[in-house]
Amino acid sequence: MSEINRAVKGTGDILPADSYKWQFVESKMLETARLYGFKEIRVPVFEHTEVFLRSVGDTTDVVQKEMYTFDDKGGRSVTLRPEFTAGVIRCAIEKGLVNGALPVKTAYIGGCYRYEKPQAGRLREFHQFGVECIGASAPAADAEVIALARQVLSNIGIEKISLEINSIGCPECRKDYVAALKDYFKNNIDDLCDTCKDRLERNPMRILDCKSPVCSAIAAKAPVVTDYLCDDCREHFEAVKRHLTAAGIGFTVNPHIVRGLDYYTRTVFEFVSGDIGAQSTVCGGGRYDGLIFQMGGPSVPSLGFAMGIERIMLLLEAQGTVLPSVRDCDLYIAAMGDAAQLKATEICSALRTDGFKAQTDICGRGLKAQMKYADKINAAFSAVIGGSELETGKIRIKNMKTGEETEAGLDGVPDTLMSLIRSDALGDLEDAVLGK
RNA sequence: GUGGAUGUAGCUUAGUUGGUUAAAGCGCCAGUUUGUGGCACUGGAGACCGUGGGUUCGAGUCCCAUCUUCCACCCCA
Repeated sequence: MSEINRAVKGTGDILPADSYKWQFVESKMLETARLYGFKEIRVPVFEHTEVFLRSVGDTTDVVQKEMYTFDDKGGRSVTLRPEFTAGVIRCAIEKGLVNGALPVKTAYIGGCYRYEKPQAGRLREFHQFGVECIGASAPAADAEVIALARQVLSNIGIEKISLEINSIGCPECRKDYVAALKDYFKNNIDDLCDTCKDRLERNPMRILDCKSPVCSAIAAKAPVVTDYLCDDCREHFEAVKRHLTAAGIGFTVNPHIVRGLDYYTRTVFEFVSGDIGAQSTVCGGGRYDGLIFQMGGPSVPSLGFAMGIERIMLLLEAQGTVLPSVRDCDLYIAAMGDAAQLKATEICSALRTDGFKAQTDICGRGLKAQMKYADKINAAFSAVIGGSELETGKIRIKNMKTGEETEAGLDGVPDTLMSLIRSDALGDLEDAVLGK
């Protein structure tokens, strides 16, 4: 296969046969978000590179080695978004949302770009759904955002998944904790794996997450974040847990949860599944109280989460979930001869105006081939137009499942089809048809 | 970036110790007395065997390089 006909490494296509799954999942996501008052926001695919440097953090892997950064023709350095939060916050500051009525509740869906080595659940172009809740400091906000994530997952049919939460404190108490952590690991430095030795200075909290048996044994005895929280952070975390319990949401506290982006404070959480390979985090998020100020806006506390849609798809696949399919064709009209073909075009046009899914032959095929095609696309009904139909002005509409035929006048096809669909209760009716 | 596996028609695969025109199933197209789909039968199209080198009289089969895909590390959703 020549390069021109090959998708770029780490990118994928969603084929016509599968797009209904994405449409189902994405509409459930936005629909559920609306139940909590979160409205969709759309921000650019690329931003000034500075936006990500300042928010995600210039020491993170995402910024240091994974961004698609380039100079545009005007000499500006721009970057394809590796995540959404930075762009949404930039927008909220620029458009003055942060100065209006708070909280501002936003939801988003779209592609993100990271130059990584692809593997299961990890692509260079991937899609995220997420929310940002801007201007809410109370523990109830943390619980509400987590509850929203939980409900999104269950509304698309995912129940077998676990929620893990943690608090990494505010910059004040985290300073003490990180110092204690470094001391502890320095005493064990000879036993740590090479990557963890490297992590010790750069990001010591990551060592808690290491999969090497030796490191995780050492990490098991390491100081625990929650023991170092200041009074405010501790009380906040306790209240979040109470609210989650009140909302009926099960969770486990995992003091080893660490988020990789610099802007997180206090509450962090992940929804993880063991069914989709090594990239087991389906949803990750937390609070970022300092971010807006850090990006040049007012001091407004906020929080949010993001879900990887490809990982959700993987999970649905692994669970064997069957998503509701939609009917692609209500009526297929097979035509024989030029005059009949014209009439078929006319009838299809009338049907489509009324909101029916109607198709006819556009390949110049014979009758038998047209019927085969009608079968292939799963048409609910079919009809044949030829010389005799044009003469009598009558046409027979055939139920493709039962083979049963119903006679209709050539001009009354939409009405007859409507009553056939109603009486046969075939389901999958579109709003346009039901509204008629 | 590091490691392991992989690559033959649209898809899933066969291809014997290197030896003629590279097979099959599914799918696609067309037919099986020219006005009806699903089943069956018949026929057809479709592969520069990932790419580029090398060894050889001869390479889908062996060697090297490179790319893709997959899996893990790392990192994250």
